[in-house]
Amino acid sequence: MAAMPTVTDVALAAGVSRQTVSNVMNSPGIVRADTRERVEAAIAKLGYRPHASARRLRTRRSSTIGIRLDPMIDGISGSVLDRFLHALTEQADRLGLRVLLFTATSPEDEITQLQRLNDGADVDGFVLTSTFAGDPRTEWLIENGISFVTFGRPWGTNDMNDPQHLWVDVDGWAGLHQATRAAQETGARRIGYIGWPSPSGTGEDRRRGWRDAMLERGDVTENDLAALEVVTVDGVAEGTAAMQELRRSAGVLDAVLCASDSLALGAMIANPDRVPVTGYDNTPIAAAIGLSSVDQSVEEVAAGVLELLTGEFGGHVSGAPESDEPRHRMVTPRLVVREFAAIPMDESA
Amino acid sequence: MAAMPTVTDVALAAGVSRQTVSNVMNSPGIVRADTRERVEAAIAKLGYRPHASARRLRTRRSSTIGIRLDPMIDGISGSVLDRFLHALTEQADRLGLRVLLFTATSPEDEITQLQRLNDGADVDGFVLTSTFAGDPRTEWLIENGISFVTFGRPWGTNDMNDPQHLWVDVDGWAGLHQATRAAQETGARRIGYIGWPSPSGTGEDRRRGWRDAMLERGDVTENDLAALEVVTVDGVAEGTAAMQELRRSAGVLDAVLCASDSLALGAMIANPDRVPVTGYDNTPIAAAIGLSSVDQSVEEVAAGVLELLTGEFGGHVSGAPESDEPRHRMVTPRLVVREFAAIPMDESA
DNA sequence: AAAAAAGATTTGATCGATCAAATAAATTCA
DNA sequence: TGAATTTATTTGATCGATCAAATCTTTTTT
Repeated sequence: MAAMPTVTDVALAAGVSRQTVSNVMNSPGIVRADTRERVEAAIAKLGYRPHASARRLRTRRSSTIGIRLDPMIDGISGSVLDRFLHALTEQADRLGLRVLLFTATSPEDEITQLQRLNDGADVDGFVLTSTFAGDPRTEWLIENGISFVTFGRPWGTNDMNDPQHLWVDVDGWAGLHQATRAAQETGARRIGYIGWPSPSGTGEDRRRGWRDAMLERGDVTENDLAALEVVTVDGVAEGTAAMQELRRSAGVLDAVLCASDSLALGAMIANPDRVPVTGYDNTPIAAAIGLSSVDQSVEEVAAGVLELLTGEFGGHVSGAPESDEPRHRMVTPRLVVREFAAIPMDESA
Repeated sequence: MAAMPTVTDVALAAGVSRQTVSNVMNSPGIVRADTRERVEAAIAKLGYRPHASARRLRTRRSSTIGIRLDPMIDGISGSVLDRFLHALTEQADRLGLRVLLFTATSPEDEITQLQRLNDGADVDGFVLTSTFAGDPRTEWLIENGISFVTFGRPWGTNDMNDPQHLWVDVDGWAGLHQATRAAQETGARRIGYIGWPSPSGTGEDRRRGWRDAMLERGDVTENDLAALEVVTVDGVAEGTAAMQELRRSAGVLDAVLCASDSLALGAMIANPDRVPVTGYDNTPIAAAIGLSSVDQSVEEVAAGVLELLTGEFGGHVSGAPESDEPRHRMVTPRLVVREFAAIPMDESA
């Protein structure tokens, strides 16, 4: 409550000028050692903290990144974004960055919010989640020259290497490839897959991981694969229905892989033969139910996002864009294998 | 990208002074109508947005509230806090407030963060979640005269009415009382309860809701109640174990109420007789599984929190604390009844 | 040892907005 | 109508920090 001391107070106490105090905080290297110590002592004694807004006004940098808090459709898979948000906040903090939230009701509304935060100099850049093909947000941000990184690769017409679009993503192909391999190693041959309908880039990516691993091993033909696959939108009830359909179409099943934990949980419900089910996202539900699942390392994703983002606005704005360093990061997920199902369920439907 | 216009630019364009532009934005009432329109036109034409940091520096107000992002222990019940965070961000936005996140590893660490954000004038106040008895954070905040509101009542020695501690909470007693009543109305008489161990204020509150409703109706005696109750820490596996114990100790059961959806999910797993189970928090899991659950209206909580918080720092700081208006809000939860269990499970353990 | 170069510190201006007090304009009153 | 009010608008100072350039020190070079 006592009025916070300012640089001037510190300067007075240390017998130096304002600027020297500022230098001690921002470029300690150029201050002589003994002077620096004296200033640091004064800072500690007075309990000085730089006034964030004053600094931002002068430096024209907010040291804040904006991120939209998604409405959390599902609540199961949604938890990945929560974990990501947590990891991001934590790591941003270590870099002296703050995380500012906002919400929006539609992509158009979101653009309005992006503009508001950017124009008000509230943020230096944005982190976008849940990207989709033809995403108007990224387009707008690029047009306006605003820094951003997406969690999720650009799914449009091969703009994966657009140098203006920085992104971090998890290699869903590798995740399902690995999960399929792991199942094969336990002796499974007929491995089913419950995935998402085609327009979803993420879904297609995961699906190919399964397909490729299946074909590589050569136990099944292209034709067999069709019967081993069911496509449905995400959800627990949908997973149950898909599992029932899969059991009809596939006959014998040695294992089932799902594009999400929601689907996997649903599949478990219609699983009287106790076929091993593997989910995706390693949500708390998977842990609680004892489901194997593919874990997206949100920490790695967060680290990548921050690296790219700070490189963008922290880096020297002018000059060559150091074109040799990669403009994206692909994180390899990790299969978490769990003892199968402490939860036998049998079905009536 | 083009340099943002400032008040001066707008003033020039509208043929007025800086201050008039400022007045149009902050106290439009004192500006003559025709002048105001002229200024507004200029603002629109230039696309002017006030520079947030400059304003904050001058007004000594950040219009930002800080909230700690919890590590999400469980992921199931954790989603309540996520929903709350979402509601808070959305409603704060409407009031022109921003939500800034931070993380902390312990209450002590959290105090450090609180201080950092407060001293740097990053925030005007805080929202605390997950309060507990003897919480050092609230104590520290009060000592330092920093505005805050907690989601969760103070659980310590009856400081519920401490005028310095503003809080909003959900009436767990009412929630379980209502859930018990609802079960009784379907004809259930022997209604079990799986709750949390005693030091938890929240747990005790919910438990009493069940007990009181049971005793009020008079179907059971105090003694019967002991056999109808199991206490355990939160978790899915714990819920399963508790349900097994409950079935042993209680014999016939007409319904089971749980202190959380995690416990309820666990209980469902050891529920061959398909006894109706009711959870608490109305998480997506409850919806997915078809579990009745007590819903904490996070929107109402968020509204209450913001009302109290803005009343605190938006209100005229000096003067009498308008002692007649209540310093807290108690939100009544709502029972969401679901068709019981599309999910029959049987158990082997 | 004097001149040149490098290093450390200080001074004045500035970022963009609002506050407080001063001035100008419109209104009311005698 | 002219003075007294009330209402609108403007001017100068300020919030707390950093930038850019100027001054003062120290070190290096010849």
